[in-house]
Amino acid sequence: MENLDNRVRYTKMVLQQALLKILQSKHIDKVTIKELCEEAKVNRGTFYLHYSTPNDLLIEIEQQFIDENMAYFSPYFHQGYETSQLAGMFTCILKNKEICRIIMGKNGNPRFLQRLQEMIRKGVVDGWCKEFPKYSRTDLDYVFDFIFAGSMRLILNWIEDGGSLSTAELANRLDRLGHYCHMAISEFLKLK
Amino acid sequence: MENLDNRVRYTKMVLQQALLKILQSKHIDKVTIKELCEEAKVNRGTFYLHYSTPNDLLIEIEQQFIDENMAYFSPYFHQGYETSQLAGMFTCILKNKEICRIIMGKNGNPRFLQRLQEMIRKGVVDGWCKEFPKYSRTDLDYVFDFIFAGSMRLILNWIEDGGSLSTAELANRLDRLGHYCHMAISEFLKLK
DNA sequence: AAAGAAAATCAACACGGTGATTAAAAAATA
DNA sequence: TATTTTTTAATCACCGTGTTGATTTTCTTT
Repeated sequence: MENLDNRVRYTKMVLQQALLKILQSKHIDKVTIKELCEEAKVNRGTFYLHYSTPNDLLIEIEQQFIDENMAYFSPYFHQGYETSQLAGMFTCILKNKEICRIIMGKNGNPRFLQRLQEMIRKGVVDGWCKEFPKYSRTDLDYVFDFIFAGSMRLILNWIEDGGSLSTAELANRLDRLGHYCHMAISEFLKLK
Repeated sequence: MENLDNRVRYTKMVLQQALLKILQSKHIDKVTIKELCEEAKVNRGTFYLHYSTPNDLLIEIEQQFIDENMAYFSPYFHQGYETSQLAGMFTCILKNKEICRIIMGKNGNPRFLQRLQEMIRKGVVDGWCKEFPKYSRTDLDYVFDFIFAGSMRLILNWIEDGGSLSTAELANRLDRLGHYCHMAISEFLKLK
């Protein structure tokens, strides 16, 4: 993106902005190339020079979001309780609330959340493996899926609410839920 | 549906079957009316006599599923621990694995899961309200969202896996997860 | 069984988004 | 300034859409 012609950089920029604007009110699968180019004031032929579908453009936006926030997803970003990568991701989402509402919300593509989940999974489950050496990775993956889905649901509720709860209070709730779920999961695993 | 002309009943039936077949390999938003009618061997004009989009047809399928399984979602279907409606829904999904894979899975419309969630919520949260009278319904709704999303994630993983885990084992895990989450939630709420 | 009503079929139509192809204009680069 | 790259504007055939009116098939009523 850096070493591109200014014209190309401009085209990609306005197309990205146009898509984000349209996605505020319409699902990605309903966006036409025509309306996208009209919104961006770019010739329709130009779109095809860089992408083939609106989804391609969305994937580029998602990738840039990951690149720009990679630090939050790295295993040792934040020293906290066992799910520190989860905490890092939460922080990142809270700091990028607007764009996250669009690319993670109901008008975005679930592919992005799945990708985030897999990025976070490894570090978290590695930690649990050491903590609960008696249990298989498969079992711990189940637990991770459960906590990740539950947490993301709360975050998305909050994001789509418009954020009536304060950021601090949401973070606090997630932290406590994660902590107590971890306790519960310990019990869950002991039973086996 | 019962008191309809045989011709209408037949048309709706083959269209439903055709859609379910197509949804095994394609997202609902990508299904065209043309291919749907070709699959069902029904004239395209006939489709418009009953529906206006493939989504309308899917909504009808979802509604019939709800109607046929209403018993599982009623508050006192099954006497178990506090989340008996959740258990009822799990049972229902396990018994209708194939159609659930389609209408709840990645090719279906999330609207259906949201609807199920709201059907289940009231009974469950009512119970919790009695058990934890100190806490607001808003707080308990948060907890419900968390557990529902986590549980559904596990169920859908299992459904889309093809079911490597046995039904009994999945039910057992969900039951234990629900039980221990409930314990954890008690702790979570005490903290406040 | 006959008549009337309702439903499905069929062909035809205009419309709009798609994806690709041109040649000309505009902008970046050497 | 000359050359290369990108964008534009205009055009094309293609396909799914949604609707229409005439016709045939099926169901219901008498």
